[in-house]
Amino acid sequence: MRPGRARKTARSRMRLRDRGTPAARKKETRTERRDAILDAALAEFAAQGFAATRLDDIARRAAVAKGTLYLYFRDKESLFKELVRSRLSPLVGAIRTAAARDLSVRALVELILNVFLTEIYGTSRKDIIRLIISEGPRFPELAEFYHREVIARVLPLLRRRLRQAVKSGELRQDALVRFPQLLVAPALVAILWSALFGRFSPLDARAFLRAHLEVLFPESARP
Amino acid sequence: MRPGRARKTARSRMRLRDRGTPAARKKETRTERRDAILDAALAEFAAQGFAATRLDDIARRAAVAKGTLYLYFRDKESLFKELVRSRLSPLVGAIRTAAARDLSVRALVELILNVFLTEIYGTSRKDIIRLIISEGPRFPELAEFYHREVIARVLPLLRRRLRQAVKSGELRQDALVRFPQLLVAPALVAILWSALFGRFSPLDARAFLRAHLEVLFPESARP
Amino acid sequence: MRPGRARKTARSRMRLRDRGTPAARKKETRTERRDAILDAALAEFAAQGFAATRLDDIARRAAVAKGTLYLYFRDKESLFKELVRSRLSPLVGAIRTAAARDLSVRALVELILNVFLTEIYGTSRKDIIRLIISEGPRFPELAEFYHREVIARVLPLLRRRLRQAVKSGELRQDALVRFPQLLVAPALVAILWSALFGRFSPLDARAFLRAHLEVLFPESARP
Amino acid sequence: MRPGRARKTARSRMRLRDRGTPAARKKETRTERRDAILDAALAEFAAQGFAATRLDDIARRAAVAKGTLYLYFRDKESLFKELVRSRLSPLVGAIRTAAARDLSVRALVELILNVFLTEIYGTSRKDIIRLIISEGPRFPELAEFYHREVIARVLPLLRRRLRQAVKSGELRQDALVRFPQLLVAPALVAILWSALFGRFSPLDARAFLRAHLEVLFPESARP
DNA sequence: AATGAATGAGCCTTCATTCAT
DNA sequence: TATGAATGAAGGCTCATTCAT
Repeated sequence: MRPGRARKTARSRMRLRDRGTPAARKKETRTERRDAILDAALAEFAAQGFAATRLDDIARRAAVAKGTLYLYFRDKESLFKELVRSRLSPLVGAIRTAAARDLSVRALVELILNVFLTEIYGTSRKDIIRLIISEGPRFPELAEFYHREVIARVLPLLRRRLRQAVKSGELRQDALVRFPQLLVAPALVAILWSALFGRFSPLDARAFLRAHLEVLFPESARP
Repeated sequence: MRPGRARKTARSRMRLRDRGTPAARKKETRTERRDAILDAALAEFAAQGFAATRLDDIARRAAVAKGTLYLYFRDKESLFKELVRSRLSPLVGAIRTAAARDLSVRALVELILNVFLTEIYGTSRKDIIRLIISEGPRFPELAEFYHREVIARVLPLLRRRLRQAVKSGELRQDALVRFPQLLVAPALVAILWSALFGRFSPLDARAFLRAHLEVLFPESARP
Repeated sequence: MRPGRARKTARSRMRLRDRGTPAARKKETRTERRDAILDAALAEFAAQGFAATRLDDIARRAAVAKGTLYLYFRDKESLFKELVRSRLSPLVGAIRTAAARDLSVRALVELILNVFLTEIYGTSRKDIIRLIISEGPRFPELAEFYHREVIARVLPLLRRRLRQAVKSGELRQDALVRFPQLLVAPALVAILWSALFGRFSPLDARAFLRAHLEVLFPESARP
Repeated sequence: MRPGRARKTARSRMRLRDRGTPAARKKETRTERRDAILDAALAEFAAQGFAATRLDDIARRAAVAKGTLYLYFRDKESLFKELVRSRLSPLVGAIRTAAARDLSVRALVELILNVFLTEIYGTSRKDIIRLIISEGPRFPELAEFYHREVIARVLPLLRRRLRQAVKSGELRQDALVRFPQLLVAPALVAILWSALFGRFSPLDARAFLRAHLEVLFPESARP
């Protein structure tokens, strides 16, 4: 505590007192509010895109004043980037955990696609993915961040497992080893399809990904 | 015959003659200029997105005055939509022509992916695709247009051919019949990958799509 | 009671108290500022007309930023209309009050013309009248508003009183009953004359209206 | 004929020949076209006001190209001023002719009001008057021009005749001598009323001016 | 910390004016 | 003379950011 500031005026003394006691709670509240803002931001950015979203709307949706946003984020761009970062990080964990389990390749891919359905496609996180795709070219750091934090952590893991499977004869070809992206391409397409055409031409994502599995592992189709 | 009129007629004949060539030239120039604007618009929209693109930039890139844009397009939104429309339409033809040929399913898919590589991925049309993905949610008509003009014309064609192949035993499963989107998902991913990560993690799209083919048709891999 | 809530309540009570006075002041300031803008707008619109007035000029004259105008008025047109409306409404009251008094017709007309001189001709309200005349054709609602709020409230009042005067023999003819506009026509002309020719050919409005009275009531001229 | 120019090119030779022969006709045509432009301009200016009128609209209405306007008028402002000037000048003649006749004051005023009804109120010239009223403050030369060419030529004439009438006992008071504007005030009001309220509250201008006459000359009412 | 009124830079759009044909 | 495409300055309006309370 810096005595100079603490003693300066009655107002600041009171401020300090207010803040002093329930430090933990306060901090929690602060985190909660920050989170409310991020949630509101995600909803708005997902609906309007970065440029077309007004901070006014985010503030209104988060039920805070416009100025308050600046107490939590430096500016619009920071808000956007921190939104993507904060919502993306938990993802990797889930997938890596899934991948770490000792399963057949087919079961592993099936598990991953299920995690995708539950944790991404079925939640607002799919909007994060969409935002990265849409705004990535204008926020190269974001694209890099996504690549570093998600892609670069998941693809090698997959690749390693697939290479192993090729060696052991579990897989007959190395196409997937060279391009494990092929495994998740349909997942991305599911997100994009539902955002673009979902209104008038819905896609059953679960069935879509199951069909993808059948193509990947034809011998075991319809067990 | 009154000389006044006679002269008038002569004049207008002359005018017509005079104008004849310039008119053609003018008209050509007009189309050319319109096209130059559309090209400039594509470059800017692709780089900045719809909202962040300034008409000033488009005008400068097209080497016309800002006001000139409004001689060719009603407003920014019209410019954007007409851009997407005009650059998209020729595509369908190419793909449908490819699809009409009498080929094995594998050869057909290979042809389509090659057309994609040459006509989309290798050209600025890939930016159109990206724009539709990015801005589609804010321009539902565009998404619908894309679906109606491209998706709805290509997928059924594929589906029909695939169903036939299933019946004839050429294909063993009907997953692709139910979701022909699986055939093109990697093509989309190639576009997105190169836009997002191309700078620091290039993707060999041709090899990528060849690997996709191998996965789709494992028996005929590496002939 | 949870201290957190207690404090919260204390805080909000404090907030309310804190704000109490400033709120009132703020609100006053808000009205004042709105009025300053309207005053500035009247000056500019009167000098340049609606279309030629720039919001920049109004803002500068009101000593606010351009954007501030939009905190108080939706757009230029709204500003203009609310200006006319707000400055017009108090007028009717004055005239109707005058008209309600129990006076001879001559005294009544004299009173009205005096009210006109003091409350309109001598103030910036004459510019409102001019604006209605100038811009009315392009803002039909304004013309209707003026007719409904002013004309339709004053003329019938006059007409009734005049009809009474005809019946009682106080007036010898019913021309004014049919067209009470004749009573105020010179008042309008005084406004227009001074705006158009005042610089080089001033009109003594008081004497002008006195002369008008003499024409209306010849028998009592020069008592 | 300046040989240098004449011999320069085939085109200019032809141009000269074209122009050469029917000089008179050409000139007439030129005047006609100029007039068509002025008519179109009056219609548009009357409907939209000076600032809100686009030269495009005038050109379209006059069935000429936009650039052509600049062959006849230096710029928008010149066009407007010349419009007012050209359409105003013939007026004075009519009124002065009327005023020159040897009539009783009442008959003279009646004649003038009739001329007004026929030559102004019943024609597009009333729009000229309205334009002067509306735009005069922004075009001081126009106001001056109007004052000099119309007001200053008509009022003194009236004043002289009225003074004479006062002397001869034909008129009992000198109010009108001091303010002959009172004679024409209702005429102005008729124009403004019809422009502002005519749609929903029509004014019978003829009856209105007749009533005005009755007020001015009560003894001779309803002959 | 929180508020929201105020700011002013920035961008879309219009339109008077020019000029090549 | 006549055209109308092209120009670019100007102005209405928005919205990220600031700041007094």
